[in-house]
Formats: sequence, C-alpha cells, structure tokens
Amino acid sequence: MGSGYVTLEQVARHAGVSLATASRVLNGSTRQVGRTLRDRVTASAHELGYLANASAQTLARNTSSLVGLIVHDIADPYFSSIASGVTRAAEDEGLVVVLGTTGRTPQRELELLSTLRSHRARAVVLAGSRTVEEETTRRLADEIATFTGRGGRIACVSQEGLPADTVVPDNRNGAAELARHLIGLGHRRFALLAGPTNLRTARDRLDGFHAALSAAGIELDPRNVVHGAFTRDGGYESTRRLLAAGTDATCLFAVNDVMATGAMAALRDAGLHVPRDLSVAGFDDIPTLRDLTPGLTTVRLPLEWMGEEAARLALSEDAAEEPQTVSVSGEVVVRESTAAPTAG
Amino acid sequence: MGSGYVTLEQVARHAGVSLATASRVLNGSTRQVGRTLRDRVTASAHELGYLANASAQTLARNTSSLVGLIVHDIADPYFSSIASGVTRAAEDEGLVVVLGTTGRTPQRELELLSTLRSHRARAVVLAGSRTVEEETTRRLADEIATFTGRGGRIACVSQEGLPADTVVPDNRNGAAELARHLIGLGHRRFALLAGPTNLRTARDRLDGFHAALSAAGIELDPRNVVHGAFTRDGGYESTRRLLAAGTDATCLFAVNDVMATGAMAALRDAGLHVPRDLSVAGFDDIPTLRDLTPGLTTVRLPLEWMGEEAARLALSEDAAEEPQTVSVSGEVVVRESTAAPTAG
DNA sequence: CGAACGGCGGAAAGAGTTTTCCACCAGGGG
DNA sequence: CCCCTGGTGGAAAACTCTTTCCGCCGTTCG
Repeated sequence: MGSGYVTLEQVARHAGVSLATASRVLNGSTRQVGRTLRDRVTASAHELGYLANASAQTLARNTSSLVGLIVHDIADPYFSSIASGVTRAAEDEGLVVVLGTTGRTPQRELELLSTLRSHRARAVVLAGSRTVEEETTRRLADEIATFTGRGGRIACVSQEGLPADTVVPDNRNGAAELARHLIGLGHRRFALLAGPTNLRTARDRLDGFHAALSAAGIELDPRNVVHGAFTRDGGYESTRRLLAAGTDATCLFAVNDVMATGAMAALRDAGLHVPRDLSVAGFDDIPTLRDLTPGLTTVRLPLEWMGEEAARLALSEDAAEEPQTVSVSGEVVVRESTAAPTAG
Repeated sequence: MGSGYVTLEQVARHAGVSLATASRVLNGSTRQVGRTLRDRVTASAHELGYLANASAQTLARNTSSLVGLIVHDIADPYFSSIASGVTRAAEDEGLVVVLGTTGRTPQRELELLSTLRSHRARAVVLAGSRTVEEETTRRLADEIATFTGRGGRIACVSQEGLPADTVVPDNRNGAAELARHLIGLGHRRFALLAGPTNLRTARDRLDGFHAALSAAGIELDPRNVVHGAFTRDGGYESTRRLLAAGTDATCLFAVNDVMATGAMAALRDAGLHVPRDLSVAGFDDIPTLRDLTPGLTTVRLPLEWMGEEAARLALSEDAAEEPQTVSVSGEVVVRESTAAPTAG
C-alpha cells in the first residue's frame, strides 16, 4: 500500500525473522544480534531496497534528527555565512537542517519556532539580531522556554539576553577599537550610518563607537547620525540623506558591511572619492565583499565559525543549567577605504 | 510521559470528545463537526497548549510538509539567492525547507536525496550544475527515479538531462550574446576563465561564447583558455596562471561572477587596470557583487526567481507525464569593467 | 546435578495521529 | 407508522517503528 515503500515488516518477513530483530539489525544499536540472522536481515534489506521511515522513527524514539536554523534572510551574505557553519556542524553529526526565514518579522520567528517544535526538532539555532522591544523579546523568550521545557535545545547567534546559549560578537569593543584606529588616522568629525533604531546589534556597535569617541574627547554632531534599514539599500539611502543635508565629516562608519557597501555606491554616484573625500568603514567583514574597491576597512567576525559554534552549543549533550555565552571578538581589518583626512 | 508534550488524546479527554472529533477539529478538514463540540475542542487545545506532532501526522497521512533543497555551498551567493527563492515559495505553501549541502560531492548528493526520501519529503529542489560524468549522472538519475517512483517530486535548477522538471538558464545563448557585445566593442583576442572541465554549466557557457567568436571569424588561442575551480579563488588563481604565462588578450571572460571577481583581484594585484589594460566580464549578475568597482559586465540571471520557479514546479500537483523544462534567458548587463580595447 | 546466569530471539505494547467504518438521531416520503 | 437519508459522533484499525518484557537455550558455579 504505502505508495511503494518497503517497510521493516516486509524485510523481517523476507528474512524470516521478527520485527524486533530486523529493527535491531538495521537501526537500533543497543542489542546484539547473532551473525546468521544479522546477515540474513541486511541481505533482505538490501535486496528489497529498504529505507527506514524517519517519521516513524521520530515518533517511536521521541527524538528527531532535525536541527532548526532561523535567519532573517538567507540571501544576505551575513546569514548565509552563518548558515554555512551551522549546516557543516549539523551534517557532521548526521543531522538534517531545517531552514526558516523570518523576513525580519518577529511574528514569523515565533511561528517557525512553533513549527520546529511540532517536528520535535532536537535543536535550533536562532541567528539574527533582536530588536530592543520588550514585548516581542518577551514572547520569544516564552517560546524558547516552552521549547527547551520540552527537551529541545536552543542557541542564539548575536542575541544576548535570551534564555539560551549564545554566541555573541563583542560589538561594542569591536566598534570601539575601530573608532580608535580611525581617530589614530587623524579623523575628528565622524558620520554614522546607524541602522534601525530598535536593532540591538546596531545600537551596540553605535554605542561602542560613540564611547571611544567620547573617551578621546570627540563630540559627535547629532546631524551626522542617520538611521535607516540594515541593508545595502538602506546604506545607500542613508548616505544620500546625509549628503543632501550636508556634512562636515571626514569619516563615515556604517554599522555593517552591506550598509557600507551602499554608502560607497552612494558616494561614488555623488562623485566623491573614497578615501580621499571621505573615509568609509564597516563591520562584519563579509567574505563576498572583500573584493570591493577600495577594500573596505571593517571589523572581522568569524561568521562561519560562529554558526558552527552555535550549532555545537545547541547540540552539546551536557545541558548546563545556566545558559552559556560565548563571546567572540572582532578584529579590525584595515583596507584602502580609510585614510588620513585630507588637510583642510 | 512524552517529555511534557500535550497529545491529542489529552485534548479530547479534556473536551469530553473522542479522538476522532478532536482530530477533525484541529487538523483534518474533510468532515464537519458541530458548533458546540468544535468550540469545546479548540478551547481545550488552546488551554492545554496543544501542538500537533508532525511526525505522527506524517506517518498517518503518509505525506510530509518537508521540501528538500540541495545546494553545493550555501555561502556561495549564487546558491543563497536560489535558496531565497525556494524558501519563499515553500513557506508560502506552509511547507518547511530542509537544507542540504553537498560540498560538490556527488556521493553526498545521493545521500541527501536518500535522507530526504526517508523523511518522506514531498518535493526536492536540486540546485547546482551537474558534472558531465556519465556514471554519477546515471546514479543520480536512478535515485531521482526512486524518489519520484515513491510519490515524491523533484525539480532541478540548471541541470538539464535528468528525469525531472528543470529550470535551466540559457547559458549558451547568454554567453554568445555577451561575446557579441564584446566583439562589438572591438575585442578580437579573448582569454577565458573556463572553470572546471567537467562542469556542465561551465562548458555550456564556454561553448556559447566560443560559438559566437567562431561565427565572427575569431580564433581562440588555446593558451588563453585556462581551467580552474568555479570559485573566487579559482578565478584568482587561474588569472595569475594566465598572466604568468603571458597573454595577448584584451578581454577576459570568466564563466561566472565569482571567478570574475577573483580575476579582477588578481589583475589589480598585478598592477593592471580594468578595463584599460584588460576588459573583464562574468556571468550570473550576483546581487552582492553589483557594487564591485569597476562594475562587472555580466549576464543577468534571475536567480531568486529561478529558485521560486523550481519550487513551484516541484510543488505543482498536476504531475505532467513528461518532465517540463523552463528555459530562462540571461540579459547582458553592461557595466564599467568592459570597454573598447586600447589601440595597439 | 540442580540452579543461577548470560545471550539472543520474539511477542506485544506503545509512540500520536488519521481515517474508515459503524451507530445514532432527526426528519421526510410512502 | 416505517424506512430511508443525511449529518454527526465514536470505536478501532492503520501507519511504521522502537523497546520492554518474557522465554528459551546452553554454561558455569556451588
């Protein structure tokens, strides 16, 4: 019946053994089966083309081989790098990755988590920065609690403050170190492409940058801080607004690389030369963007590694009582998009 | 027992109805349930926090809500763009995407397909070019036949010749059109970054380009055709070899954008200016690479759309007897990386 | 030499749904 | 007044495995 699928029972019958024995030979590992029967079963299974029904196994074992991966947008190289690490780690363990994309909708994130729960996913990696809004964070925390309460494991990338293991880049220090480097080049007037106001990651990078400026006694003109989408086009748009309003900055810091890319495009379109007219720096060191010219000065994050590490955390058996946090520091990578400000 | 999960039976008992009724209210749609009981059931389900067990449903219904997506490398923007389209289409249907990465190993591709079969995936999208090798293609075709024979559906992106629906870019014509444009600019001596010798996509683009040259009476110096990996680093390396051997070409065509990116980097490192010293063109129009400078002349493929379309094909109910092929044509996009050859 | 034991095979009880069939009830036509 | 019909609820089989428990056999210890 079952649309042509061979069942374990058929294999057992073909081999002349019981269901239990067939199961023990082909899947279960707990108990030994005698050489003779073992061979008969494997031969039958092979001959009939048996393939275990994963759903039935999940149901019977009450644990699946699924690992969830939730990202905002898989086409964004930031997330696809993380995804690459996650899949590598999961596939190493013989697990299967379920990919969900939120499109940056908190509601969708909850739905996905619930779907994964209904599939009894063994673990979930949640990538993508949280907003600072109380309400959605609380609901997400609830959903996470339910998930872990049911025996699932969760790890987050870049989302501190949730009740789960977390791999979190040191955004503040990375941005601060970058700021110090730029100050060292001689810059004093900065413009900031700050991203969305409510995005945690954006805010942390901003804060770190700002703190370093303050420490150096540098004021930041509020008109030089412009908010916009966390995307390439957001960077482009923000930069146009900045230029339209007129700016005295000699250096522009975009809180991520894709925004910086948009900024460079906008500057180019405006006939400005980087770094001669304006220095530009980003954050993340997206691999695909390493070939931009001029090369983008940025803060390198080991994105694939972060994905791998998150997956490892989520899959580790030693369920620590307290959520662990792995902090990863960024490394300032100096390229040609930044230079000393031209005199004047 | 079941690690805290609420079962349908508990809901039924709580609502004072039978299992069948509860199932009909909460999941099945075939039959009507009276208003009173319906409300009681939904109320109980909500109160107890019921969430259906997807594995049990898959088992009982004998069809799952999983859609497989197999790519070579999710960090490659080519694949992540396609993946973005596939996930969008799948999520629109309320389905869940299972992501598998092959690392370009044919063996791994077979394993993944088998895993997806064991999960009773409803459909699979297979992205990534095939090699021209008979043996692996045959085995893949076998596996695909088994899959579809069991009621699954498969669609391929960019892999003609398999027994499945296919979305295939018109690589030959795209490359030919690009060649004609370049010839129109005045180029006569071309160098080709040809990618791996055994990769179907690479070969088709090569052939199309070559055909257009021949049609224009242009000879291609075999020493100007260099093979290498289909990656950014492959492009870099191939270009270095080309330069080391010395070349008289005025225009370099890389069979995909990421190789072209590597080529531009290598040229830059060699102190050559694009397009003054050498024009460069690619293929794909990867979104993330649109901000390179100089802008890369290339052939645009609607990658996300191709992923969506493949998913739609794989999910369409009207299982046509014969595999369908959707051909998508590329559009030459002219940017600054190509120019007329400098006199001399 | 009897009893305890260790190893291995099988029967059967789940795991959580869906779905088929049957039963019941009210209403309408003969 | 009886029978058939249409609508609704329930009992139970099915889906495919895993795993517990039980029984059998041949050893080995006391």
